[in-house]
Amino acid sequence: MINKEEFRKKIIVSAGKIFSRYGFKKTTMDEIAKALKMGKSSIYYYFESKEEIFEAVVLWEANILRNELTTAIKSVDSPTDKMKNYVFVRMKSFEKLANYYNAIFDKNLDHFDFIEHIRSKYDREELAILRLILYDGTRKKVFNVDNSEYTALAIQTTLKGLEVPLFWKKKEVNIESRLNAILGVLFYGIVKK
Amino acid sequence: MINKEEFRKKIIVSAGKIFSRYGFKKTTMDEIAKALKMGKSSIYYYFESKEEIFEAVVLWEANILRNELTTAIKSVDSPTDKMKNYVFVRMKSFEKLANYYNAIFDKNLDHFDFIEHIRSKYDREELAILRLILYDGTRKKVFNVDNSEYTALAIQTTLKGLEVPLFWKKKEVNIESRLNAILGVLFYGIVKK
DNA sequence: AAATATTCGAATTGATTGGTCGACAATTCG
DNA sequence: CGAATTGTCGACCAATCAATTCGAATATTT
Repeated sequence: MINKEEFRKKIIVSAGKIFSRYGFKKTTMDEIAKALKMGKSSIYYYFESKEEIFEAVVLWEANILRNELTTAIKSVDSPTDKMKNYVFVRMKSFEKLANYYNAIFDKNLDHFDFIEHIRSKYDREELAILRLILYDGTRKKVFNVDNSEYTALAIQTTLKGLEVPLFWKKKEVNIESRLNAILGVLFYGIVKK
Repeated sequence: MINKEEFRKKIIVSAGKIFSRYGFKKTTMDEIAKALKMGKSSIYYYFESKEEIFEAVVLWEANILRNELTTAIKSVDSPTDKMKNYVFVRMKSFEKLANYYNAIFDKNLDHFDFIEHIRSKYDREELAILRLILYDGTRKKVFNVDNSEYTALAIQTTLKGLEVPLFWKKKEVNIESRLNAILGVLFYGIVKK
């Protein structure tokens, strides 16, 4: 058989799908168990509570996002491409995540603190990444801006602004077109020539 | 103010959205009421029970589908176009409906009889429509087949076969390409030249 | 102003659900 | 082997939830 940690992962992935579909409150332990074809009590051998599963799921999803972003940056060389890739993958992933978090918070704000914590941690990481790209870009003289924290923050704020329509749930929001627009703005001022 | 029947319709539309998202069981009267910005008890002035709302919603959705199909047929003249339009709109609508019914039946098979009833009624109607198009097509000598009930049934069976992947929930199923394939098969044998 | 239509807070009642417990099966290890 | 450990699960419990009722209050019509 597989070891305990592997099994926890299985539960996280399986439960994650249900949480993302129905939200925290509407997801029952019975459902999670049934999806895994095991007794409800057995789940409690791996996790202390429903909340613990939920938190593990959120951590897990956050990690997936982190990895996607890292590989997106590593896959190209020029600072311009790195920035483009980062913005694109980030927005694509958030589109998925937004749907997920919307379901989670639907009428249930208990986990706000926890999510806020994850989010602010992610924000700090993102700022660091942006600064790295900026540093690289200014050093190679392809960006028109300085590599100050202020610039990085400005970009981050723009990105966050793009998230808002995602949380309206309406699927009619066309991410691609908005993304192209913002990329244009971003690089119009940032990229030399 | 609006009259009682109008308000029932409002409830049907609003509740329909929630039912389609969460399914019958996971949808609460509280939610339905809150979405309508009214007290839960007030809903019971318009409907006897949650089930009655649900059934009204299903009837309502079925009617929308009926209308879409009727206009799709009326919008063109030639039997070939009618057939193409019918198949296309039907599959498009079922894509939406499948998602809806999947949510409804998720772990809840109580309404199976009711839905079966609606469905079999719809099937009979569809058969009649198909026969009409076939009759028109053979009369104008654009179809290669007879206008027997057997032919209509064969087409209907093919259409039903196309529904199956819709009920797998997986969004990866590419309806368009499958649709084109089936249309080709359908018309290869049916349409003259 | 009486009758009627509509709304809703509060109560009820049965079902659901997160979590526990102890029994038991499987596996590991000495 | 046999005993400790690991893992599974059915049955149960207390708390909460959720559908429905009721009666009183407010609006509207007659």
